[in-house]
Amino acid sequence: MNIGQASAASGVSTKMIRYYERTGLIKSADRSAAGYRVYTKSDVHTLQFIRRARDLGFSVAQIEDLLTLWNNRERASHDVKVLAMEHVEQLCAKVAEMEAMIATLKHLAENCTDDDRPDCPILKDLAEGRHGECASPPENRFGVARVG
Amino acid sequence: MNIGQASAASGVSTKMIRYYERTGLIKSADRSAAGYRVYTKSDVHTLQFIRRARDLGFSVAQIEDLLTLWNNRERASHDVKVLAMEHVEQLCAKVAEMEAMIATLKHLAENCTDDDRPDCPILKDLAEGRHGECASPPENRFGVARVG
DNA sequence: TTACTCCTTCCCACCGTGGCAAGGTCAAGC
DNA sequence: GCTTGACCTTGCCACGGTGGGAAGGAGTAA
Repeated sequence: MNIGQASAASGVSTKMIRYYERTGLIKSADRSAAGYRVYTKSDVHTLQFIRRARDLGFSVAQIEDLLTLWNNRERASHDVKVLAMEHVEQLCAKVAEMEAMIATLKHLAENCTDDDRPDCPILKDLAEGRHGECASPPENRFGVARVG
Repeated sequence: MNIGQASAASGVSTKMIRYYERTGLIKSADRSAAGYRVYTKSDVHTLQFIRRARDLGFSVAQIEDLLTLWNNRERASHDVKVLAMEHVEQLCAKVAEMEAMIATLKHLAENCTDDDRPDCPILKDLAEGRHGECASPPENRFGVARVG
């Protein structure tokens, strides 16, 4: 199987397959006489694994660890879980950050007259830096995500 | 005021000040006889504006628009609000994506025996791609963010 | 003068992805 | 055989935003 077919079968672009090879995430593919990369079903399986892990937001570095565990029959499921939960923590931290931004912005926007006058609490906040005082109280924070 | 002082006063690193100048986000600073960049209080104010906008997650491109509106006395507060709410939409979309990832991962992790045995639903999912079937039902989705 | 801090420009790195260009290969059709 | 078109190869450039560091000039204080 050539790279194009492996790409179509795995959902990983040819660019990224070459990139993963170059950076050592996957082993170098065998080559045909003409120098074309040749892939097996097993290689495609690995690529699909990578693709799904990317879809779940794992970084390439984390995927390296996941692949190692995947290929290790002696692995402990505990180790996988730790890795996954660390990733969940990172995601949660980012979500919390973004929710704080959303809350602040929505609060500012609510106080905006939203018309053709120039006065605007959003710009005022950016210019004067009051948003420590202005941010929504914590009990409103989790209402925000429902909107997006 | 030299770049170091402007940086300290605004919270924007000297690296980034030069970068913003180079890319045209801020106007080129005047120079001293020796070629040092010279900043006024007004410049620092602009840098603070940029800094706060970055803290709220606006991209540099969006900040360009915000600065234009800020400098335009004819602006309509409506236009600012539109910009801000577009940004909120983007943030919400990303939050939703990440929450979906979190929900899937937590669901998989819950079913993990979390011990020294190799069998692991997380790796199994990545290898076999069941997570369409496995993801938490939507009504559980928003429980996730509370944990992080 | 020396020593130290600050400034200048320039290049490199990250991460993951895409685009483009120049050239080789392969299979199908004429 | 030859042409065409799809596919492959490598290599370079770009994005966004940030930091690191080198090499050299400028300012300041002892």
